[in-house]
Amino acid sequence: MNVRQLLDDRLGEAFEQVTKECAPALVSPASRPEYGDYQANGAMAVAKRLKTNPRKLAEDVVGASDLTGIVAETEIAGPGFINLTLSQEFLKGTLARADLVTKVPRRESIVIDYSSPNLAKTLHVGHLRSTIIGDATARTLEILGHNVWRQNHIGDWGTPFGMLVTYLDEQGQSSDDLGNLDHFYALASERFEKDPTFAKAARKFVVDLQSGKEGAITRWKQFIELSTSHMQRIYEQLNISLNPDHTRGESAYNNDLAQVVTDLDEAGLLSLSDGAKCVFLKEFTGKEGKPLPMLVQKSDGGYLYHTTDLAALRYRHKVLNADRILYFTDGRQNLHFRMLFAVAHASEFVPKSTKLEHHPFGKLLDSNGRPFRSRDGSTIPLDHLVEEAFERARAIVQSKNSNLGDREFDEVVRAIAIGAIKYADLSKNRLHDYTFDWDSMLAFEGNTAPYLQYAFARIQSLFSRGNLSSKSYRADIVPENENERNLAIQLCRFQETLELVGREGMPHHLCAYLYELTSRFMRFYETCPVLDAPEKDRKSRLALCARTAKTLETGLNCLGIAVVTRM
RNA sequence: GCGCCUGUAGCUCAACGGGAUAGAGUAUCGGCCUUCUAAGCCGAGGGUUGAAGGUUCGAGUCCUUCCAGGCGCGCCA
Repeated sequence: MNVRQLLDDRLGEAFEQVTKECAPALVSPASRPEYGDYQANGAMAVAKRLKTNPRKLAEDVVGASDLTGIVAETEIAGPGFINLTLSQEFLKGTLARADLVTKVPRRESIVIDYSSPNLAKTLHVGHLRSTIIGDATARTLEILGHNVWRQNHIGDWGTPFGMLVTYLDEQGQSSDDLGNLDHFYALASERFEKDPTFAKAARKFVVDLQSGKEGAITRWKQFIELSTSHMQRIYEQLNISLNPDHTRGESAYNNDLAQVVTDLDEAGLLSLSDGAKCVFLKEFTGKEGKPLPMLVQKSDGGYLYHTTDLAALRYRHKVLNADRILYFTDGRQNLHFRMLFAVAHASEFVPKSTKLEHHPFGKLLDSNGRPFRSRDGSTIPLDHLVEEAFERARAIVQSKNSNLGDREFDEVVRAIAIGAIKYADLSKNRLHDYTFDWDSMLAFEGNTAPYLQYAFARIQSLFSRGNLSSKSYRADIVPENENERNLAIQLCRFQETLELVGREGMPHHLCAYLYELTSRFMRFYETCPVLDAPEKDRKSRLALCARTAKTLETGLNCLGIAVVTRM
């Protein structure tokens, strides 16, 4: 249940009744504990507009509101804040619900375009943020009940593939070099440059491919399959929920491109400029105020990524019935997406009611503020990154103790290694550049994935010590002291946090939530005995622990991070 | 030149349609393990939110100018 929304609705009605106009209640979690659990900030804004006393207005709103069974205490503070304290019965009732997450009332069809690597190159750190953040958003929207269409818009078409396939043919189908695609690519380009016969064959292959010659298509497909399996292996290592069903690459739109250009022409948007076909929109200007074109067809007849993106957009609208389409790419593509969305709407390829959202993110930097690369200046392949995380996590888990068996040891290492990489990224506001630092993400202190995983493991340990199961444990939660209550309140805020993440495509809100939840749990756990508590307290506290474990597990699952029962 | 993004504690980061005294972690210093995992908990110090104006009862958040860094601006994606 979304408590924040519930309060906002109830107070919103009262605001409307009192002011006779639509005035938002502006409910948010209280900024300080002494202000209660939630606060409503709407009174000041409306009072200003209506030129009345905000404190008086706040009082009237509280008087007119129906908060029975929800709020135990209201207080008007400062210039007109309404501070709300939830009632014990409401907490108890909310936490007694079996469902942790309620499905949103309006189920939307949501397309999420993320990861989208180019298959001519190996997956590297440049793909990390899009893949991780997009995946967390997809999982979150899905758990909220939306119909999520993951779209992996891979680069699987174009001249590099001519070179690669020709080289693959030459080397034999089973070439293991493809595991390191960049190396393979480098070898292929070298041949391309130095061997005219090879270059000729590669060029001919591209022509054959584009004209749809069967043999060429078959070999191209074989290459794509090899490269895709490599990509898929990395997704599995990283616990990314993308699978081949989600792949719809550039090549999938080849047959639509001519039609896109024709339709743009029919919509009266197409211009010919220096032999290229393009769309000029008056809101976009470039150097010296000259109109900025969006090129959709080159003078040699070839199409561009704008064209493909328009075709994809149309597919997502027409076939997938998208209500929202989200793109997770780095900020440099900002102009491209602004133009793309403007053209899509101007041409009516996509109706204005379909929300088109670019969710950009900053660069990946090293601790010196430079782009994150390996020592020799080359980009870091993701499988190397994962391997290093495993090695580092293995060393740490080994040093920590453990009577873990081999299998459990491996499981813990994996959860920690992958969790560390993902959480470090996900916990930051994606708009900013992000400093990648092994030591801080694997320090396991403070706001890191292992801290959350550790809390989960402690709870599991508690339940196994009591011969109980955290999954099935049921009892009323009746918070008696401050630490119990603080934990209970935080548990009640899970739904509103998920909805916030879904709305904004910003998983760091969920990380902040889970971290706060965990610190509150740790404080509670430090001060309140559970198994040895008197029967009445024991039940309620066990239920608090069980609910915390379930929330942690579900929350981390939304982030694509695993929990472990021991560590 | 035009446009977009970023600037918060030594470091890494929060602050959700403007809200109350700008919060965490880390590092530093000081406490807490015969008792449910110390990968933990408690406490201390640490800030002119890049700068200056403005709007407002109220500005890290909005507006203007400036400074610094990054990125983008026609046939790659």
